[in-house]
Amino acid sequence: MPTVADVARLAGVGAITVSRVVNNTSYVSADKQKRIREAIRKLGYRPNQAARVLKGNRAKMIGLIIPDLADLFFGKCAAAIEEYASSQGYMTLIVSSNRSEELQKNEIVMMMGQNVAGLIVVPSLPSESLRQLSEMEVPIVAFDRPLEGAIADEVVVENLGGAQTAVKHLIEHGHKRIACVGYDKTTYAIGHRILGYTDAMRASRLKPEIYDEVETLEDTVKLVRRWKKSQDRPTAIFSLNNVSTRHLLWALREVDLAIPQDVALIGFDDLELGALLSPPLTVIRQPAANLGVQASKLLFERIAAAKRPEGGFGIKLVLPVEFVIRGSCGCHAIKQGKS
Amino acid sequence: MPTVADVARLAGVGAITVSRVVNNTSYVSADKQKRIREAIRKLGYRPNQAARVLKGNRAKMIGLIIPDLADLFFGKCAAAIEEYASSQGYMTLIVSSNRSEELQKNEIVMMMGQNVAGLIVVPSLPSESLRQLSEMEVPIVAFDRPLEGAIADEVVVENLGGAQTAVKHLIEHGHKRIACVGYDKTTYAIGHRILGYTDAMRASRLKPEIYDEVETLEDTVKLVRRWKKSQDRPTAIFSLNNVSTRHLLWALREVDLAIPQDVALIGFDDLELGALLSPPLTVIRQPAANLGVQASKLLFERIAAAKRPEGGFGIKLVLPVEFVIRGSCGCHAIKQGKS
DNA sequence: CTGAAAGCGCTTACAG
DNA sequence: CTGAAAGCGCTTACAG
Repeated sequence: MPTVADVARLAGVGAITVSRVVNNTSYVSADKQKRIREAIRKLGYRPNQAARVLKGNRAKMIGLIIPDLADLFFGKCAAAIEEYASSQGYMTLIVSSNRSEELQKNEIVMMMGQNVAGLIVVPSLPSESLRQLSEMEVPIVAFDRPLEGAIADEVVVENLGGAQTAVKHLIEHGHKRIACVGYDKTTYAIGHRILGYTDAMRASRLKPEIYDEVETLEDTVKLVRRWKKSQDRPTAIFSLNNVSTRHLLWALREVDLAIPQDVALIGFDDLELGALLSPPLTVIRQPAANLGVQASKLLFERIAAAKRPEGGFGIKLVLPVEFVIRGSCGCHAIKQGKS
Repeated sequence: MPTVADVARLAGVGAITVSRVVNNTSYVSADKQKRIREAIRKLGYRPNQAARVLKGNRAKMIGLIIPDLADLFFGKCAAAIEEYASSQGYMTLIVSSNRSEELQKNEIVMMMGQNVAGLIVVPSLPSESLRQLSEMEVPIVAFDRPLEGAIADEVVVENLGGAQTAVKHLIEHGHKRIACVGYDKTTYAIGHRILGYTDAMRASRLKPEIYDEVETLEDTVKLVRRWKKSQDRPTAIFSLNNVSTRHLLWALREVDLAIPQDVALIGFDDLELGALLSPPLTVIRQPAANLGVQASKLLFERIAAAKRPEGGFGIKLVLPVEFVIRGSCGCHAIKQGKS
């Protein structure tokens, strides 16, 4: 592999001048510039990244700390982020955060050791690990959830408003008893969805019925079975996320409760085949790819500006969700468009 | 950040001895070892990765070149790979390969520039770019498809046998006219699935009907509509992948052909909600996570051995697929298990 | 079993 | 506008 010295020799200049041309750090006479570029091309010179980083520069990499790539929502986000980073000449270093706190801390340290230029993170970490992040001197963008205790930009989704919209829609269908089902209530997103639900119910003077610790399929079946046996049960469900929605679909079929005749259903977050179910699923859709793009944009603006948010505060971006009415809410799916 | 020199000073030894303890390169007396470890702990010393790489060592990173993280199949593979790498103390550098050839070449060069310790790649690249990969002196594992022209280990799925199983099953249901629908026939996996289909048809003296350029939803609707109008049409479909299956489900509903009464359907690769459709979808399921695990294992064995496959050949691993019989093939779904 | 010194390839004050 | 020299933090023959 050729080095700056090789290029300098061939071009008949000093190594420093080569560095200046490569990094565009200061003016170099047109003549030398041309000779250097030619030498670079001829030799196939590529700057050694390790050497640059050793000198204190940041690597041309961003770090992405995300719960689970096998979750389609996060997969879409990650794909968008990777693509954006790539367009800026950066690679993406990925770390899953769905592991033990001990492992997570270790991995964050490793990432710091790679001298990434910036970090996009879905904060699912306990506060201890977070502190480490805030100590890094690189820009951080939190996404899907805010990163408490750190100076970071943030892009989230309209969780509260989305939930309100869904629940109001069920109320307009005439439902009085609407259950809210899910888990992970301490999570920012879920917390806000519950808030939206509660708010919409209260506004119509209906009593909230929250089941916020229904995590496994078994839990879900148990809950639904209890409903089936009793005459006195909710006639509609607002599901707090993807996984809960899937479990509910299973459970409702298992105990033979028809959607939307016996119970109407609206889920937060779309499912891949949601439109092909019978009835097709009504959902609040999150703009996964756009979430990734916006987070990337914020991050690269900070990287370009080479500084943390001013005044100690970051930008907060709240992206709108989309209400996709199909059949499971009780509306007749007159014509099914492409999902 | 403390350096080896700091640790050496505190422990009262030479820097080289610190290095030996950190990297476990050769024996160090128990006494010094203890003092060094203590100093490391006290100082919170972390080896500077950039410096190690600059000295010619490989980074504690593997590269993953994969078509699309937003595709659930690849997302699951990536998640498994990232987890395995992490368990070995390695981070994962991800590059999407669903871009122009020019960009891809650029990204491969960048990855090489990071001195990754190994590479897991889904070869969707034109041969030109492949050559670059084979020139790298790190172990490579090709997955999902072989990497022609490079010395690499390889883990793929039983495409041919899986397709045969599916098609034979349709034949046992009494179907004489079974269409094979999809696109990307030049791809290894799809090519082999078509081979399996053709083989099974021939073995039963049935005439293959292959539609291997049906890529978009529009194409699919057009094809299915033609069938609907004609009396003379296939009574069963073998779908070559995920996307085609989704398009077929849409199209069949659109033109009002009932599954499995009008046409039976079996798809290669499962869909997330496949079991919840009406009728539930019969599929050949690929072991996505295991594919990732096996590929990782092979890679880390090579990394540990620090050499390319011997004799110029790599290991080839063919993983079995699973035939998941649900309803769309025409079988009665007596009891639906958890998908 | 242990250590001093050189060097990986780059960038950066400093001097001209 | 340009360059020589030092140094980032590590590892590695080499010598003892």
